[in-house]
Amino acid sequence: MEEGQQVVMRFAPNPNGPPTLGSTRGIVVNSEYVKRYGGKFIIRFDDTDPQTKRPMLEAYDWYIDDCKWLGAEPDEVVIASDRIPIYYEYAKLLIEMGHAYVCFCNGAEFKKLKDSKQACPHRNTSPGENLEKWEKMLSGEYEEKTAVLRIKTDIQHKDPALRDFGAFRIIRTPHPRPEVDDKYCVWPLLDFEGAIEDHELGMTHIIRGKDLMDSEKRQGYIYSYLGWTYPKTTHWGRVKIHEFGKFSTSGLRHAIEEGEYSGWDDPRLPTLRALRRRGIMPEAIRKFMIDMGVGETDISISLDTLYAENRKIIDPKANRYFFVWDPVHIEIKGREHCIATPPLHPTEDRGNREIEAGPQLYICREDADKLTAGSKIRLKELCNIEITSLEPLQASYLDDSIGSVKKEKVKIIHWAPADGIPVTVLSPDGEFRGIGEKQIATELDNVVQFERFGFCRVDDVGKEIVAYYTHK
RNA sequence: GCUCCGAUAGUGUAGCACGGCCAAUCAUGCAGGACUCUCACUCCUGCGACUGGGGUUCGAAUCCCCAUCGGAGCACCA
Repeated sequence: MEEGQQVVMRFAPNPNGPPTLGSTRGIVVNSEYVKRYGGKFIIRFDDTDPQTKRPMLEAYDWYIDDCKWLGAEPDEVVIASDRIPIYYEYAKLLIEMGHAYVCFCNGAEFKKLKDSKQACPHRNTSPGENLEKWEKMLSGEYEEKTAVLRIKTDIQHKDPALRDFGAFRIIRTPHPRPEVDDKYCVWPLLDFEGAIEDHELGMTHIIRGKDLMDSEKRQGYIYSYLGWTYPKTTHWGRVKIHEFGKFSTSGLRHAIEEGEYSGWDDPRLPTLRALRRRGIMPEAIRKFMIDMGVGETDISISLDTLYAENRKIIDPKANRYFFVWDPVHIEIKGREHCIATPPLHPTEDRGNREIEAGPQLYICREDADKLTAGSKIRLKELCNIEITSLEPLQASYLDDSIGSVKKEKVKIIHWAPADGIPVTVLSPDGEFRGIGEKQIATELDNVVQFERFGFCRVDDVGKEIVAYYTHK
């Protein structure tokens, strides 16, 4: 990238669902360049398809919200469906110049001709006549699918993808935005809308997916007809995330409607809202995306890298608590009531928590399963015990000293008091239910670490704790 | 079918536009160890790659060609 030049870049989603990890690359990478070089970051909603990829009203705010959360607050917000008249003007201009024509072929017919490098019968219509037909299109005289405005390129071009492409089509479905609704029945297609907007908004650079490489070549025709210079472009390859595989916004939407997921922030989903709810920090996501670079290679990446990034950020901040999943009751004979005071954090000096402990406790089943009568074990920050019975699980109190434990390398496990608070952890791999220490209730919205379990974000602290699993 | 793009360790990435400083960087992962009243954190050590074949050159990860593999476009989707 050049020195000392101000940059104008954009992120242009169709708000037909919330931002996902896929969209995030566009947000982070583009905004990062603007941060580094100075300039303007624009979010432009390419919401010009009221039908097939129908925008979702709530999603506009979701995008802006998630951009802010990611530290990529846009300097300007543009909504394409507000700017249809601009596109009409340029369409008219191009028709007058003889670079666009109204085509009445049906899709299959046109494709056949195009594939054999044949011009369709409408290609040679005079600008004047095209103008009339264009007006008719706009005034609603034609039915859906009967007419389309095409941009002339080179019908003989060796790359079929670049031969005369569609610029506007007729859609009678009203737009979901109430301010637009049924105002228009002629809608621009991406290559046209994007071409005009990128120029109108003064874009200097565009970084987007490789799938839009041909877009640049198609739009190049419009740019040269209008005497414009195309922004500098860079492309990135296809990204596949191991944990999520292939997904599409419409597919997710369907699954949510079917009740397969609890909503757009279901912890199993690759949406930003879900990751946020799980306690993934925006800085971690930014770093993850930036380290990925902008190579054209198709990549298949694991979330482990994101988790490692996130762990570095949250580990010093997350207070530690005991959460016993799949709990098993254990009785400690000879143990008085007392208050255990484990530190909130092992290395950061942040004080201690208090847990009232009596003879009745819970431990994890997976720990209990490893016990045999006579085994010695240390209850972390509490005391040492010796198992006396497995069914029911009982133990006798030995002592409190930690010294012997270290010397003898006795296994240390965590525990929860009998009167602890119920905890449910929602994770991508399912739910974990158990008992935790009551003080977890003071951590609403915070990411904590359940010792020997993993990091979680405390989502609700009513009668029971609901936490979303972050990662190990 | 036509067209376009890409290919460095398990994964991601640096290096490639201006060939030698690359027996190839960094991160993550994995293995071993230290530390630790967590299976977290931290620290140490180790593992591991230029897709293949030709060519150009004194010299190629870097340039050229072919092959293979991967991806994308050819929508009245974005």
